Amino acid sequence: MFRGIFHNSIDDKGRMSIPARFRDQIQNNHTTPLVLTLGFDQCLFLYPSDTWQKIEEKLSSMDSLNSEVRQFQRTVMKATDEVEMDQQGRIVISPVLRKEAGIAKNVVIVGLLNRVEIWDKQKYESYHAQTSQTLELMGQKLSDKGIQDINF
Amino acid sequence: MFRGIFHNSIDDKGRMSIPARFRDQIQNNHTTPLVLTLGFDQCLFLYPSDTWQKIEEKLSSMDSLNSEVRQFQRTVMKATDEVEMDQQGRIVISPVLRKEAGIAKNVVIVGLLNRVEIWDKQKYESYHAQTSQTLELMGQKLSDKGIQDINF
DNA sequence: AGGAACTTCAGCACTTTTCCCCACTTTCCA
DNA sequence: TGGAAAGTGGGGAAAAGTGCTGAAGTTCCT
Repeated sequence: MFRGIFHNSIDDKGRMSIPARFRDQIQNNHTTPLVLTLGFDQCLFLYPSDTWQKIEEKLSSMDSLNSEVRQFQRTVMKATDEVEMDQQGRIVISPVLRKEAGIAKNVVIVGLLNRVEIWDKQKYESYHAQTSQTLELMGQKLSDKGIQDINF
Repeated sequence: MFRGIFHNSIDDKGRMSIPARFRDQIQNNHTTPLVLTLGFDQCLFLYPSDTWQKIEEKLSSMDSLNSEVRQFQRTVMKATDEVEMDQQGRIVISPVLRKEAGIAKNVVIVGLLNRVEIWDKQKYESYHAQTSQTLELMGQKLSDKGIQDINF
């Protein structure tokens, strides 16, 4: 599982350093190449390829006679890219993905369970500003909806 | 289980000594690295990674197509960090976490069952000042609400 | 078709931050 | 009261991150 938050930047050539901790983790516990895809809420999801493969399998198993499923599949795969780390541990983020995610120069990189999320710094801040509720309150809402609670 | 209360301080580099008793306990009964996260009531929760892993598994199993679930996951992981003890038994608390928990220099470290809590000294004192009821009264309240009692 | 210029990519090197080790002070216990 | 262990502070080395330079491939123009 990926944990922690990092503030990095993207150079003129669209390259971004993967935080060293994630780098090691990927090399020790996962397979390369990495898969970069446009995720929810206008940020990028970065997966090791073995993790991504499971998601693709699920995508494949969805009912493709359903037009909403087809649309979902196409929209996901449209914005999915394979990336390799260079010797300095950097990846290139394509102009398309950068644009889709509104990424300028400064990014926030967050370890989020089985994936790494890459956010434009400003977008990240406004996301969390909008959703600034206490953890207690969020937990309560989920609990009210019948979503299983978590005991800390 | 962690027990006891300690008063330590944080140096200019954001380092804090783990009380020796907890240190030994972690090394004997648990796995490193440690996981530090913003908990309830503005204090930090410190878990051995094996304990934390169970929480992460629950988080992972939630439905990530639901935007409120994503928000909850992100809010938890946003303020979650992996930390290693140095040879002196200290951990580094990141500026982000220090800010979120309002930690200045003096901290109170409390063993709380399966976790260790780290409080800013002032916050700790005002928390207990506000909630200064007798134990008998608290127990009565819980009992009245139908929350299972504890037999001492 | 050859050459030049531009674009693209990768490696190198510098700077900043982080980590690690050593030494000092304080507290606790015998 | 002395010794040991715990906690604190600072300095140096290593690594992480980022900008820069150089090489290679491609395209366009003559």
